[in-house]
Amino acid sequence: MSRTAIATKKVTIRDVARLAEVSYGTVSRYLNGNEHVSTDAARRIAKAIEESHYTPNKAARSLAQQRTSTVAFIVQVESIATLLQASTAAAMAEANQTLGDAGYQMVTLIANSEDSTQRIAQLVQSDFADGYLLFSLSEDDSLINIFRTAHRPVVLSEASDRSTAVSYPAVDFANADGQCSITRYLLDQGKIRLAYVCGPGYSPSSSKRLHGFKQAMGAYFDDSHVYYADDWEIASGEMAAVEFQPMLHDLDGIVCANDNIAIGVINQLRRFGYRVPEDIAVTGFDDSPIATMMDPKLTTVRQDSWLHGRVMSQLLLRMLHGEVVDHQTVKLLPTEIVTRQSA
Amino acid sequence: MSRTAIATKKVTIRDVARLAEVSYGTVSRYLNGNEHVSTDAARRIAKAIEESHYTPNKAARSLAQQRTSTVAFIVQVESIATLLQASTAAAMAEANQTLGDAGYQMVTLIANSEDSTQRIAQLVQSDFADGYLLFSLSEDDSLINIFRTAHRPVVLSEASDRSTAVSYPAVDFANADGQCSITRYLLDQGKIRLAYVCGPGYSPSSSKRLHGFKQAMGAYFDDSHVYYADDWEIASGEMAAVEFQPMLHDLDGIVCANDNIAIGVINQLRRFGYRVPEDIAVTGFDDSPIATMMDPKLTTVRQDSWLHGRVMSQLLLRMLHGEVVDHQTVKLLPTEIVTRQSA
DNA sequence: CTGTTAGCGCGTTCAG
DNA sequence: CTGAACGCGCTAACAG
Repeated sequence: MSRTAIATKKVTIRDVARLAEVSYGTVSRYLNGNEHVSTDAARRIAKAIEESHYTPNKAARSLAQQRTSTVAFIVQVESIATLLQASTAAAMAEANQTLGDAGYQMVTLIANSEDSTQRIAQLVQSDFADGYLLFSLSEDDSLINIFRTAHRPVVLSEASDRSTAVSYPAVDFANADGQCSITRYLLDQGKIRLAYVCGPGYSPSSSKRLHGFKQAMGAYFDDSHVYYADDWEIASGEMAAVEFQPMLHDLDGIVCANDNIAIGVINQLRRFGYRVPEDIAVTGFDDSPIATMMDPKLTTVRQDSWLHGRVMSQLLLRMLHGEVVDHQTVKLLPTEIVTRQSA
Repeated sequence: MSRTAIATKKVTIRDVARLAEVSYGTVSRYLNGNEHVSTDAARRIAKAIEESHYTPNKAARSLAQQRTSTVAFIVQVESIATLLQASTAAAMAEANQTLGDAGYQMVTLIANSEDSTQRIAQLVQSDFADGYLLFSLSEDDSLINIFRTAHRPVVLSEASDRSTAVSYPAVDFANADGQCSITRYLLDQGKIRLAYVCGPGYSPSSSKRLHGFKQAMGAYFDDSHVYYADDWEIASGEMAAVEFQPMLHDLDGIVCANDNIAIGVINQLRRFGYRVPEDIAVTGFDDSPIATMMDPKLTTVRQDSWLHGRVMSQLLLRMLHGEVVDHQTVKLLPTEIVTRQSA
């Protein structure tokens, strides 16, 4: 006559029904918030659930209901370094929060190889999640195509400039605007002899930021003053500064594609004996944590990664609620110049 | 008479069977590597699968088979800042790789609130995954308890010093050893007047590292030379240095619980006019990316987070393969002193 | 308002 | 070696 039955085996909806002395159809209705359940039955069911420690089985439910109450956050990384970026983690955390508040469980998948892409494709095709956030920092298209057959909403983290066959709504930062603004900030100070360090070719943001720089420079733009880096790392910034060495003495500033690169540039500039910002001003992009850890602190373009994750989730939620959203939709998030010491 | 049927609706195992002209039981056997399928049937089935773009449905399969071929990587964070740590991301990436190679899809869940813990508990109780990696940097027990009823293997990222009711195999770093070694490194240089900045109380690593310091100091240990920080951040290091100010002039070194704190200490020390390491040596712990970005570069204790993720996964895989592992098992990963400039 | 029943897609006997 | 039938746990449509 033990009061609290020890959960020896899986307790199913049928056990609850038996305990509450109703049919299990009724229990199902109760569980799904159906109106047609007498308050009396409801009370007994609630009690039975409590006593039996019942938890509905996800797999069975999603099989019958064709929805899973989870959304997948798929991060596609060119190199694992991307995964380590604070911006990725921030967007991930905020998306998790936003979706969680709406009753969805977020699961994160990492696509960093042919194999993992394959596995993920399989999951997607069996409707593993109700919706997808594709957080990608690469131009690789292989992942985006796996959603064609799954008729589930998808939101991208980046506006692709190329017109691919398939496309989904996207939330991105105003990369070009940001780089354009900070360049103008330099120009307005009379620093007009500028060089640019561009990010890796595989990244759309790279070209957008370069575009912003070009726009601000107008006719003064000179491609020989652009260094094209292979990645987003500090070492690339150092290499850029080395490359620029011959022309350094008549340069007012160097605009960089991101903070890491800017740090590398500054490090190398100092080794060459230049002072920052007195001799040469340097700007970054991202406002990553290290921007304030450096000396001088970085003047940079701030983008709110938390906001990125939140807006992507909100858009996806609206789509999950049935709202139809044009696949060409692109939401551009504002950027902001943060003036510190390096420029 | 179209060759390649357009995947209009969900294609099930039945469709494949029809195409291959066998019963769907046979297809199921083929799919699960059962011997008893004639090579002729196998060939026809393979062809049918190819043509129909068939993908087995995860939910249905896991419902019938009671396994999901996925493992969950649950990261429990006291504050979101933890999630931003490079070490977490590294372990995550490597676990994803290791599990992926073994045919398991890793999904990451973030537990950062009462709600999210609740949702995750529900998933776990419906056998959402075949196994669990609990990556936790907090002492909160609420999560660890949700695995009691789920009879699935679990591996922890940290050895708890407290003897809780439930426990699982764990993989952790030799925190005490590491801190002990680097302290001895200072002592051996004749720097014997040392202070210590301890990490936050909620973290087990905190106390273990402090323990290592105590061990190295032996009788010379003096609790008044210990500052107890509230978190792992730079600001805490700065506060510690302020706290230590009165005794700074007769201190040879400050051993810190992690790199961030060490950086804060160094920053503040400089403001006070002390040179590092000439006047006071400072050591960190983690060998995080910023350790080499600072000037002076940090002398610190290196721990291989990739290895952490890999070993945790390997242990879990063995358990998934049926090997029984004592719940008290603790695998300690080696740490290593990295000598740079700050000490 | 409630019990009954037919699937959801697939694994697994169990005969044949 | 293969086909048929049942069950996994739950939802939803349909009678009552």
